[in-house]
Amino acid sequence: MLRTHTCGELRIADAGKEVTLAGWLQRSRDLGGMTFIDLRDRYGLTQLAFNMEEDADLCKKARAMGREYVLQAKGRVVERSNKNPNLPTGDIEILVSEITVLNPAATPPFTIEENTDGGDELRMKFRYLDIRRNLVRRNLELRHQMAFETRRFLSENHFLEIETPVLIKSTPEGARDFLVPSRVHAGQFYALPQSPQTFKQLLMVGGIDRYFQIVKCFRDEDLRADRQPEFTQIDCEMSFVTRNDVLETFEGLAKHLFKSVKGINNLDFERISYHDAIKYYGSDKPDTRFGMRFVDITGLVKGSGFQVFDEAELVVGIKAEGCADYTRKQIDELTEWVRRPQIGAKGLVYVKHNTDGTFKTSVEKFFQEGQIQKWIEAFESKPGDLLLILAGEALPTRKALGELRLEMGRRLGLRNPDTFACLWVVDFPLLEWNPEARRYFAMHHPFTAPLPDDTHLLDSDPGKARANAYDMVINGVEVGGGSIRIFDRPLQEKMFEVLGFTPEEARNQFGFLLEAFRYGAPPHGGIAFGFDRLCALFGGSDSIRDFIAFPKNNAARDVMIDSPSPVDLAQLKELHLKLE
RNA sequence: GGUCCGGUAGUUCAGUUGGUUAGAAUACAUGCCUGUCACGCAUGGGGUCGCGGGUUCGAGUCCCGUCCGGACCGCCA
Repeated sequence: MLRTHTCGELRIADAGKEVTLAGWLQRSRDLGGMTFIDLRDRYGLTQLAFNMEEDADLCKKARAMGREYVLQAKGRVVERSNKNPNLPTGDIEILVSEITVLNPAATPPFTIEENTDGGDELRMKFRYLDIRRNLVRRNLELRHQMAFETRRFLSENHFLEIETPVLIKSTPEGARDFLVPSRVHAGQFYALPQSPQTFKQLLMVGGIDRYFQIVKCFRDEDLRADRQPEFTQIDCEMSFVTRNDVLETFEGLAKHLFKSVKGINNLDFERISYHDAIKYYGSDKPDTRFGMRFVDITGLVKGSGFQVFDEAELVVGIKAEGCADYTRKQIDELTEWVRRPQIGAKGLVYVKHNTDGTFKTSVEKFFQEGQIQKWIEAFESKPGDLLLILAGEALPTRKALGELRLEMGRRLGLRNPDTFACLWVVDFPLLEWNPEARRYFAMHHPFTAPLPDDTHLLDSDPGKARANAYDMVINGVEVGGGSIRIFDRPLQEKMFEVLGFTPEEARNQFGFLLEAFRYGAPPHGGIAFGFDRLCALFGGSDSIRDFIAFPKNNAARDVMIDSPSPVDLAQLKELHLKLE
């Protein structure tokens, strides 16, 4: 071994030991008569000391070394005369007797510090240097621990981790596929999996009972801070279970992770229907770290002559506690905020419930004080509160108010990354009508079973059917989703029919699954967690990029290895491809 | 496909109404300094102001186009 200890482990009790350390030169301080070097590895920093009086040649040698040189130092552990309480190893230093440059280093383009001077682009281009920083390394350590504890929990609960193929078959539903041309079969393509969905269902038919896999998935769609074209799922499936069994099992996984990784106990998982989530929060993934639930005042505002309210399908608002002192300028700014195209509200009505009990509202021309008093009661508003009200078509208005609610929560500091509010959203609609394609699309995927009570609706009114599906939502982040699956062939065929597949198309795309269902498929259901998002959530970050060792940028490029990139014509020819 | 923000020293940024030789911090180099730990002090080098075109006596600054980066909408079962 090139080292006897790491740079993070030596303490005062080790004083007197002869040790050999290896690592990177974090920083050196030349004081003339003395030189100090901070040596860094994964585990910490240890100070190396050199003294001109004791060994001038060695001291001069140490002085010549630059940042990020890879060094090996031999010497004796000694107690420091000036201790550094900010460093775990701050009580000791190494009185160096021999220093070796294992590899010199060019000056890095940004500093390898907690608060680096490097911008995102540079950090990505030199990601291997970025990974040397504590911040990124800690995130990768967290990710490892999350994966480890996930495997431990699921293994202890008799789940088997089984790998499924990466070169599979393109399917028309869902996200755009990444395609891989076949060399052997001209004009044919594999697709990379968007998820191992059908394979895990086939494992259930194979009697595997409980399966999981921490697995890369691929979707060729545009990126976001929390979306990468290749991402990792904790993919799970169970046989002989009802929805409640699945929810309890994976609530258990989430609780295990919170306990083992974050030391957090006693989290409750509320269950809320999709209908209520939209009704009270304007979102199918509500952030329930704070209240500010919607109050519907449609019934209180009609017939006053205020055209916006009179014509609106829905008039709904939120109460921002203690915000009655918002200035005209602040209200105007909020109004502009909700009118941005991304939010799309036409305007914003406010009621200031002043601390002296009086009201100030933007619609006072149209409403008597007694009427406003009724709104105040509906909102259970107290003096000092501010009511923010939107009106219009029901769903877009709720969604816009949902965005405003999140923004107000953020402004009021109610979205603390160290607190966690967990819930299940259940009873999603099974289908969504797409006006352009003039057909239904599966809201979740075409293998999701309808709720038993709603199965008959597939014949009479498919759009009304609710799915036996569920999402786990934590702090407004959809961390996982799944469903009880269809496991009998007639129902699956009916589902494909409702989705507009001809029997032939269904056979071509999913014949293998329909065939498998003939041979005794067990009732089953499962869930998949977005592992990158879960890690980011645990790490208190909105962006998943720093929880992935080598992420892609906004434009789906890897700027470090410069991919994607062109290939030789010979390669294309082998794959029977021609570029336009 | 669309909206918004940004691109100036190795790096992070400032640069006023279009006007003299484009600045700061940090990094880097050199020298001094025996207890530093963001060491300190002094000196120095370092610029295709993303790229192309236009307006102007004059453009880092204004206009058009384009490339690159970031956030978002659409999209993501």
